[in-house]
Amino acid sequence: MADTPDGTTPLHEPSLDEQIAVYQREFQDLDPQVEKVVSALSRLNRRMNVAYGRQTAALGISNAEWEVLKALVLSGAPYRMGPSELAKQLGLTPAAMTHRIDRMTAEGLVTRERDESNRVRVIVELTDEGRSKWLDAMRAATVFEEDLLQDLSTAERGVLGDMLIRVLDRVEDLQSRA
Amino acid sequence: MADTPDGTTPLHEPSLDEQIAVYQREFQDLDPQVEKVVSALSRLNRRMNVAYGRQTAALGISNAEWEVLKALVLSGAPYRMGPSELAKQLGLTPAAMTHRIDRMTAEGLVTRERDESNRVRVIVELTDEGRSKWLDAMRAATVFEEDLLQDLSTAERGVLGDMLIRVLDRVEDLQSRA
DNA sequence: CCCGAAGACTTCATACCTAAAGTTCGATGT
DNA sequence: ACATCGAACTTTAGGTATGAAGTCTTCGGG
Repeated sequence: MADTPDGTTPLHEPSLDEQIAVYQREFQDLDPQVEKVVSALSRLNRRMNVAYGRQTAALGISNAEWEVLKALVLSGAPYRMGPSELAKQLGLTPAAMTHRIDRMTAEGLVTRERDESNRVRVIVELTDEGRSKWLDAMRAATVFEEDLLQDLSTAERGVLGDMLIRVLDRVEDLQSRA
Repeated sequence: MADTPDGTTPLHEPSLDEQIAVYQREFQDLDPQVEKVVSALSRLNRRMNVAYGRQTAALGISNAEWEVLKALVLSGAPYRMGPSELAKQLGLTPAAMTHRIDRMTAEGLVTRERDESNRVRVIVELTDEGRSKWLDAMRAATVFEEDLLQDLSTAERGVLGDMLIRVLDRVEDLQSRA
């Protein structure tokens, strides 16, 4: 039998407040307010990935493949990119991209061909079926995402988005220095 | 040579606003406000994982091992748990836990022994070295986390934390129904 | 008392990723 | 022209995850 990561089992964790209380006991210099934000972010992301995983699985693709479809659509028509650029955007090695493209080509989601004007380059292009899968996934995702934020007012959603972007800018800044 | 995921390469992505503009063009029914929140969350988490990965690598452990250390510390003294419970908290299969514990035992971070009062059970216990690694990782993490939120005032941090917890509660609720 | 079922882990086969070495094509300098 | 360097991808080796089957222990009903 399958065990946990099919998303069936409820991910039993201590409550967030409880977790922070224990950390404070075990580690003196802890700002509980910071920890609350960071832990909530981390848990939230895990839950969201589980949710997306269920949705993409229902469409017969994996989250990994969905990431590729998203990147290709984001590049705009005619939905073509090189493996290296895809790898860079997804944070993978080129080797991993090679294998992912193998699989997605076999499934008919993308095509791979050599660039005739520069035969070192390879061009990955979204197929109609790939684009259609992207649309299906997008429809499911937006329904879930709207549901996710249901308890926040429009004003609150705006505030949340703005704060998250400030934090995101901060971490991008930190990492470009390093 | 190593390529991307050592965290060296800058993860070239389109700007968030640009990304949302393209999605709106390609997919009519998109609430840009919701998408902004969700996309920021997703990017933020990837960046944070890269940052944690660098810190744990500098300590000679992996993020995966750090997760185990955290769960054990959270269980409180004497820092013992069974493999299944660890697997449930971390969202892994028991099979994966078995192998992780193998490695961590070999590295001296935990010990594994059979429970003598119920010989089906196994007890994983944090070693002094494991606890010390946890402390080191915690010190590095809190510095980074404080830095991450530096552009937010104390009041803003509180608001952000509260909103994230409301969203987290929502997604936990959604998943417990499913 | 013993048998069968359930529970807790482990083992096995397979999938996908990273790191590093290999291949092929294009650009550069003389 | 030609050799060399560098870029873009692929291949190979090895690690860690999943899913399913296997092992060992405990528990409850004939």
